[in-house]
Amino acid sequence: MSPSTPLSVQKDSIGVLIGLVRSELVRKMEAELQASGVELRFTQFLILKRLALVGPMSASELARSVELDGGAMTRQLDQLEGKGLLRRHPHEQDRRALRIELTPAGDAMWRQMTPCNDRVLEAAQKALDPTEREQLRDYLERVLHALRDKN
Amino acid sequence: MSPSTPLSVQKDSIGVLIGLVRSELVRKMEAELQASGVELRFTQFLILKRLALVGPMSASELARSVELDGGAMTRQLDQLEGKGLLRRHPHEQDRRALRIELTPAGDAMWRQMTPCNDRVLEAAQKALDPTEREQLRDYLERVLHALRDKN
DNA sequence: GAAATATATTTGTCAAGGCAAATATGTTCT
DNA sequence: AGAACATATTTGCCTTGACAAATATATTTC
Repeated sequence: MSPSTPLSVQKDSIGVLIGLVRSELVRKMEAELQASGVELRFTQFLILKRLALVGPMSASELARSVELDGGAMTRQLDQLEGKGLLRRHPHEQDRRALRIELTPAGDAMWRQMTPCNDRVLEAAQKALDPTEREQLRDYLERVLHALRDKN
Repeated sequence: MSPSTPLSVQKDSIGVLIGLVRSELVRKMEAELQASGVELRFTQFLILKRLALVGPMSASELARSVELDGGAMTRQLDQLEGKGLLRRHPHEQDRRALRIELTPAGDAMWRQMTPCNDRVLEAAQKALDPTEREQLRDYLERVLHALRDKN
């Protein structure tokens, strides 16, 4: 009965597309982590990754760098500290702040996770050649800057 | 003391980049909606958009098309039906299912929102020329397919 | 230097979404 | 047809994250 030309042929906007890509990335990353025996959610993975790559920083710097609310960060830190993956030290210059630091166990965990991360990123980009990967990154950066430019 | 070449010069992975772009898009879209006097969250906007563009469909089709859990969809439909923007009709062929349909008010709401949507997408892409926009979409679609391809 | 203001962390509260169980129908297999 | 299985919707439960208030400390202003 229905004609073979549904209205739904209309393409997704890049807004929708980006949402879909992101949720697939998160899903795949969490699956990889679980398959590697790592009991971490995506957000926790991001936090450890940040600490591993950038080094110790305060909780609010960390929160900003992974776009997480400060309150939510406190609770994530509770969990990760509970697992022994990081520690809260007093900040040297600022007595309000903390210095969040990976423990050796946290560092080991990061080394265990990094292949997962690489596999997912590689899988995502497997249909793109190096030039195209470069361009995709460039376009995304330009979109991000355009969105952050007020007005 | 610290050298002016911090480790953090390292670029974000495209994974991180996509997450950032998405959250900016959502933020901006919700701001636009609110500025236009539309009391809807991003998810609700997506649901109405889908119904407006594709036409009536069952709750589970709708859930799949916006990547939302079935249970969450039920509750969103409760809210949107409560606001008079859509209605649940019995499905013609399948007595388990519903046929979700925009009301005239829902359709009017969509027409009120569509300029917001256009403004945000335009703002996001304002630094890209038409060819680049085309390419960005193409790359994202290829990434999405690559991620969905099992293995 | 005291007051006003800004920032860091924590905690409470709430809304949203994922998952699992319950129920009602469909579909497939034999 | 009957059994086994798959799908649609709803509901309960739990986790996560946003927002706001509270507290402590820094920074700026006068």
